[in-house]
Amino acid sequence: MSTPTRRPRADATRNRAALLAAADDAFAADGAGASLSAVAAGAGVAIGTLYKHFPTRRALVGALLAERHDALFARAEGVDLATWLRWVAEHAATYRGLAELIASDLHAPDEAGDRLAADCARMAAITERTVGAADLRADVTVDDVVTLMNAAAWTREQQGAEAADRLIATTLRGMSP
Amino acid sequence: MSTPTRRPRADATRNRAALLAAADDAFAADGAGASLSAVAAGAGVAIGTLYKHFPTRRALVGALLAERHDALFARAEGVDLATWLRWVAEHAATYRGLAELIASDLHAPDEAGDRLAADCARMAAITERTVGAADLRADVTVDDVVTLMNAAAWTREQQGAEAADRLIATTLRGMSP
DNA sequence: ACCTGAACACCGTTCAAGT
DNA sequence: ACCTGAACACCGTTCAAGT
Repeated sequence: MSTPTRRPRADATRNRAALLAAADDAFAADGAGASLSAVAAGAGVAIGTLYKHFPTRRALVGALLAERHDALFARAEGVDLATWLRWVAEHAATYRGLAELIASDLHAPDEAGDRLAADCARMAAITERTVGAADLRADVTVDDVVTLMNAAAWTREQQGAEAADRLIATTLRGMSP
Repeated sequence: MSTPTRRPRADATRNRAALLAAADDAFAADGAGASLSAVAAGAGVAIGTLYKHFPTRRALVGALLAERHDALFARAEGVDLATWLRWVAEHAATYRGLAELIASDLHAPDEAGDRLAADCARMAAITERTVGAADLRADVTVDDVVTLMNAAAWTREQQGAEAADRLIATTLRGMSP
């Protein structure tokens, strides 16, 4: 029943790579809401080609974050909660608007089953595991920690790393027994 | 040297009121980034009239919030820090995107000297006064509390009142001596 | 199998012309 | 003194036509 995976045409491979590179530049400069026309132009490709490769902005962002997420999750093994929260906040600063995107997916997981949704599910699982290994007050829920993680990521975006780190440290103190 | 204030023409007064009403509807429904064309249409007025009355989106938002801010600041007298933070978070939920607007102004005050900037300055002053009256650890700064206030406002927008209230309560516990 | 770019529907902002 | 709406420059998204 499954369609055999065929080798993509050489120009398709090249265009996809050029689109990702141009999108990374544009998102880094203007945030995750940057102009897609500009991305296509930057990649030297027609706008229709961008939509062929990435039907939605979300798909493009998800593809760009895939490697970063793999790297982030790979080094999360055995790390303590404070460090994990700082890393996620730092990660969310990759593109302006990313904190909101991740927060909304963590809060209401996307049913579409795309790459970004899968990554957010992995992020939620790691957070839950890390919370389990931490020593916290009995009335603190995993949701409370996810809320702090999202808030710290947004604070990192708006006000920088120091403000985010201080929020994490102070709130975790309030969560300790 | 000062220009005498003249009575505005009757149609101007009416149009201004219609624009504010239409903008409140649009911003409540679609957030503070809602279409200004739609606002003008909703007010039964040409787009140029909107720009005449409110040269920037910020001016329109500032005019809409003026009354709300007056009410909020009026009842802030003598209130404790936890309550003040909950009120600001609740207020920021008026329009989607408002938390970010206020946070950026508190962090980097607008020099333009418009109504919104003045209101944010008042908000900062009340926060400082309320922090002064609270019993907090010596290493907690006013900036830390402003960070929490902004984060709670954004959390209120994204995840609702319960998540925001729990973040405030937990973080304040971490700030207490 | 993939790419192009015109087409459509929108939006923000300005400004000459009206009354 | 104020209002109108055309004009301009942009953007997202689709889809027929090409190779």
